[in-house]
Amino acid sequence: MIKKTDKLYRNEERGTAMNKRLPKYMVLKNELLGWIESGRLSPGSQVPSENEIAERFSLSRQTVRQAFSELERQGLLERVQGKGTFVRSLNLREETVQPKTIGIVTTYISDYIFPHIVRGAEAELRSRGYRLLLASTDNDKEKEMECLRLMLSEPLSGLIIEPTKSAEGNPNLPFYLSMQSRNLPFLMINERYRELEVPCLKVDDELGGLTAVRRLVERGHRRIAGFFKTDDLQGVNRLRGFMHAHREARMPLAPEHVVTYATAQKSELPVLRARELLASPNRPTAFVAYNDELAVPLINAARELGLSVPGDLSVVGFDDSALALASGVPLTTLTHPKEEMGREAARRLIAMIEGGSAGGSPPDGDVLYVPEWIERSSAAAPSARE
Amino acid sequence: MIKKTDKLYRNEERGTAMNKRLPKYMVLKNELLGWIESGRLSPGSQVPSENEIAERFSLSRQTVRQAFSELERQGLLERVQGKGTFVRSLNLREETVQPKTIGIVTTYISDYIFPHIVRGAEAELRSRGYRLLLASTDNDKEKEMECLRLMLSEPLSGLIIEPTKSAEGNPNLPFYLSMQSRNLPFLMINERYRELEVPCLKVDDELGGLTAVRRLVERGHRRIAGFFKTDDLQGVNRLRGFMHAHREARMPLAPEHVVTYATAQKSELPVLRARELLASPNRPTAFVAYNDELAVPLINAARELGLSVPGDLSVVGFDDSALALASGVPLTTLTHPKEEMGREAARRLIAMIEGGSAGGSPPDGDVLYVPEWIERSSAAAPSARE
DNA sequence: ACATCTCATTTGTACGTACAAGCATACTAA
DNA sequence: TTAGTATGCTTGTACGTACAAATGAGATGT
Repeated sequence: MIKKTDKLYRNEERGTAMNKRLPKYMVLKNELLGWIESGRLSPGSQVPSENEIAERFSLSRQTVRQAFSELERQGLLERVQGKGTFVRSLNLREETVQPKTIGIVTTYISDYIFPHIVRGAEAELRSRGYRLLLASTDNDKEKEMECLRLMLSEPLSGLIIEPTKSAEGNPNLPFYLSMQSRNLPFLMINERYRELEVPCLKVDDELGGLTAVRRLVERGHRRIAGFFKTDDLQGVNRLRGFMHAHREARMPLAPEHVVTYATAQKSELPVLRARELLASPNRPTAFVAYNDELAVPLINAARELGLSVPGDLSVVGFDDSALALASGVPLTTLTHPKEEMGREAARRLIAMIEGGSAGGSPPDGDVLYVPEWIERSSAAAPSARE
Repeated sequence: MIKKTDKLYRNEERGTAMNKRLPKYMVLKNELLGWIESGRLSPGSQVPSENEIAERFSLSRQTVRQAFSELERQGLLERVQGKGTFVRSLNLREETVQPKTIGIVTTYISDYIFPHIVRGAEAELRSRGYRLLLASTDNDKEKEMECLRLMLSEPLSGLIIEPTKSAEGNPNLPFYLSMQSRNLPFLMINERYRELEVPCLKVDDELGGLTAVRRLVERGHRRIAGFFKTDDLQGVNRLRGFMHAHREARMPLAPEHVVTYATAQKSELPVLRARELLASPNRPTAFVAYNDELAVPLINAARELGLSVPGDLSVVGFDDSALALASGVPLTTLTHPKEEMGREAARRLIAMIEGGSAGGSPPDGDVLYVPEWIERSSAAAPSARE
């Protein structure tokens, strides 16, 4: 495709005297510029390697490097170690700087599984040369708005968002719509606002609730109580699976065996209800807890009442968190991908950013993780006397 | 005027192996940046010639040229053939906007107490209108450099840093020095690199070690074993307090009762040693653990050997983490301010930024938190038969 | 089938040499 | 005196070598 004889030489022959004799690297620069402008090298395509150019033009590699690096500085080329040199696409050339910063908004930074999600995303982003902006909403929709406003106050490449109280409405919809119309890529983790069509990475919570009950039923449990937080969709879905499994097993489900609560009540109400249930004549033989964070106090409550876990009561948690192993009774629980989810969210967001298709080229780009049962010591068959 | 011995050299001598990550021309760039921003090279003045720099730093002229040309590209230098290289005047490179973004670099994002520190800082920063950039080093000095480089790739108002393996050397010193000379405010939390004079917020770890032993002695313990991580200064200081308390109480300290380990060994070695100690004829009646994270497996190890906690063995942790309550035996431990430390770090950094006195107007701006004893259930008097 | 390893290719770093070209100063010759 | 020259500095251009580090593809082992 590319001719062997080149203008480079004609130039030298011709202009020696009058033309001040352009330096070779300058001549090469002009030559390459011509290639790009003429379309001989299209945007995004790979430029012949330094060695190849050097040989073809009978230059040393250092001279070629000088030409390349000036073109890189001007934003026309992009060099990647180990891969090669590429013509930067036109639209990228117009922006002076690419922000290379992405934001994550989660409900809680410090607690439970969220640090692990952030960690996974951070590692992936750092390795790809992106910086991570972090903000937390404390599960408060007003703060969510604050966070979004602050994040968007400076240029940003993309956003990863964990919705706040996803089961309720979404007062910050205008923000998200404006992001969509601005072609700012973003995606959601754990859950999505129903009003928005954006890619989402989540655990199949309904399947999780289903699995928890199925496994307990297999072990012989017939009276199972469930404790679910219902102001986010994760809890709602786990509860849905919990009930589904009861229907499936044709087991009656007493209304008092379903305990729902809101985030604000999480430290009091479920434990209170648990005590009542455990003191009742026909007490449940197993608890399904919304997550490990709740499973631990439920276990402690049971033990305070003189019941042994799992001897007298089986308890199943969710999320396979650090608490599962730290707890007195190692928790039987269902997995949450945590770090992997963070990593994958980062990967997909970067693909959206760099692929240019901000809207979401994968139309159904959701990822649904299957929660896996982790057998530890907090669940067993109900004791004989039950 | 300019000294013959140079930081560049000190650095090379010290960190030959680990410092190889930072290319020489980058080191030189940072060095020159320092010269310029510190006023050692005033605007308009002539920079030593390429050959002179090359000789002084024992570099080849080509390498010096690489550094110079990058600085020229950034608009800091101006080169004139035949005359020399000059520092461009300040007004040509004034900063346009105040970034209002600060960075935090910690060892681990996801584990243990670090999320709480980040959380505290995030809350404070958000309320003051700052954005938070987060990066983690995984306790790896090379990643620390990566993080710093990435963070500094765009304008930043300030940095909060938790040192990586603070007990060992600091190969990234050039970065920190260049930050200081560029008047970029930063401070350290938990520990400080000995080589740097920067404000630092930390817990009085020595006092913590001292207190732990004192309280155990008050309860009648005479044989106390301590487990400390010694690749960061926190562990070293806690150990120091541990030994100090023994001297103070005129209690002999058997060498095998001091177990030290590195981060890489944390999941195996201490528990192994604990089992040995507990199986020995004259076993200790109390353990002081480097932190709660270690206290939990120590307790579990004891219980696996049929010992009750605190009946047969008292265990004291550090940091009052979430694990302290989740554990089977609620941990007696010493506090770590966590969120408060994060908040205060953010407050002080903002004061440094907005007060303009980047160097640190509070000459001795350190904050030393006193760890407080939290009485729970893992420590008691030794049993009578001991 | 899947992870792991090896290997060739690419750019990055670092050193070396040599000479050209621009600039300032000192010196020389008309 | 004055113009021109010589000299010695500077940066610029150009070539060369060598090895390091990242990447991706093909081979290999389990």
